[in-house]
Amino acid sequence: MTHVMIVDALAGRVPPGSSITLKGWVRTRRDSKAGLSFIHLHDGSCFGQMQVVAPNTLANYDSEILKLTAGCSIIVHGQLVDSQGKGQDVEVQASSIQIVGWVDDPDAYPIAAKRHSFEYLREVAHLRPRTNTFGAMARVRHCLAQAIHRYFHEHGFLWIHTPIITASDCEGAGEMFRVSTLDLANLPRTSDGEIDFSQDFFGRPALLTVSGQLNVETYCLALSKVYTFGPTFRAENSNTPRHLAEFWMIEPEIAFADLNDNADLAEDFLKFIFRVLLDERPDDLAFFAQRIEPQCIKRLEGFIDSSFERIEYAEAIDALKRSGKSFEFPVQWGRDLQTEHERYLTEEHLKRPVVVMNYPKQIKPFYMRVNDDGRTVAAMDVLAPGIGEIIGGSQREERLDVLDQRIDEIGLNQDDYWWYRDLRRYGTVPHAGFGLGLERTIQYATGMANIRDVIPFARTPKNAEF
RNA sequence: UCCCCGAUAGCUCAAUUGGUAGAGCGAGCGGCUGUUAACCGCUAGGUUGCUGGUUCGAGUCCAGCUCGGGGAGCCA
Repeated sequence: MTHVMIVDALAGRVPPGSSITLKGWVRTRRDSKAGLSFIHLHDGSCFGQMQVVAPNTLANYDSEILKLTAGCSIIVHGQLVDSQGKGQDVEVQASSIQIVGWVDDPDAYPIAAKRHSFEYLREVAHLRPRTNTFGAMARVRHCLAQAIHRYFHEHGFLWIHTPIITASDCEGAGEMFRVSTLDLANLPRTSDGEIDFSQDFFGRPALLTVSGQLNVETYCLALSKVYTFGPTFRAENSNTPRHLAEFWMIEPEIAFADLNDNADLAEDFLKFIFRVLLDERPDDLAFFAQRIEPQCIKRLEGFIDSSFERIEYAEAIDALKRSGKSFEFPVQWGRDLQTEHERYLTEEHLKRPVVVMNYPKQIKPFYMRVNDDGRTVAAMDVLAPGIGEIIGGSQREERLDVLDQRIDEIGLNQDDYWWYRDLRRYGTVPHAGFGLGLERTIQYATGMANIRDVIPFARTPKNAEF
């Protein structure tokens, strides 16, 4: 008897009549007076479950089988047969069932065989992977992560492992977490009363990265096509369904490329990973369509079949002004788009993902390339219905004199960016890249409303229990 | 961080104008059934988030706190 995963048994990759071993966790048990019990078994290999038929002739039927409850772990030996009942094609006629782990106090088992609210499940994050939703989420997340690596690998990109810890506190993407080994209760001080970071582990202030972009640009300007994919940290006190303090970000960077090349890449890339998801996880997507967001599969198919809507920032402003809508925040060239504006553009005006390009330079970071008009920079945001900003990117400023001017304008110190500036001194080339939030991508694909439910262990303000 | 809303049984919720708490699901026991969110009956299970206040009396009213949700800002 060989151990098979339920996915293989259900998919017909195991010949009917085979003697097999299954290992997994009980979801439900139903007893029949015909002298048998039905056990639905999950092992995480797919959305589906295997029905195990346990006859009362099993030695431990009365003593153990009848006491199985949701969550118990068991090993089943038996024969894979065509099901006599409705609801499944095959089932396993058990010849023996070994209980590996009981559930203490079934009355208080946190994952009962019933619906639970997501709010509640966040409080039992160590057990929620046993639910349909979080099993599906984990498989979708894995599938997308694999598809991302596959896309880049197949297109000649190198995965660059940019650092988690950075000494640069000027990455310009929000508040950062400090990394230190100093004794908080007894901080060393310099003569003028400041904290003496020369005594800290790195001999200088260190922080968790908010973006690998500046680092990955160095490899882009040597290896042409690169990307990062790793954890990213923001210490913002953000309490929303689309922000995490720790999230995973994908940041490709391409050399000899402009903003249009960048948008082309974003579009091709997203279509690829969603195609893979539709191909490889139809079971889980069907669940999300049935129980979470009815439109999610159609939305992905539509995404793949249609081209991105690309509009200029100035066009977006015009469209908002002509919308006739009364917005809480004013619509005016030179001001950033508010959430209500983005929602109108992507959910009402165009009703699909939209790329907004070429923003006023005063609302964007120093590293974005100044356009010929002198007023805008080559920035782009990809907005998705229901999620908002899913991608933020730009063509980078490759001209040292312009870059320096921007650093000065914004009030930053050129010396702090000495190695970044060096890239513009030695063989500079036009280049561009973007950042994609993995969790927001999963939200878009599944319809999951809260970002805390598309990552195994959410890190948010006042929450790091697990 | 700001603005709203919420916290009652293991879970999801109910409880009139303040009068000492109920249901469904889950769990246990029994019945029935190749069952499948099974069904029927019985049983157990609660210092109503915490602290204080008003009152003869607080789940209910008031204040503070903690936690959670939605919206906003920051962004991916």
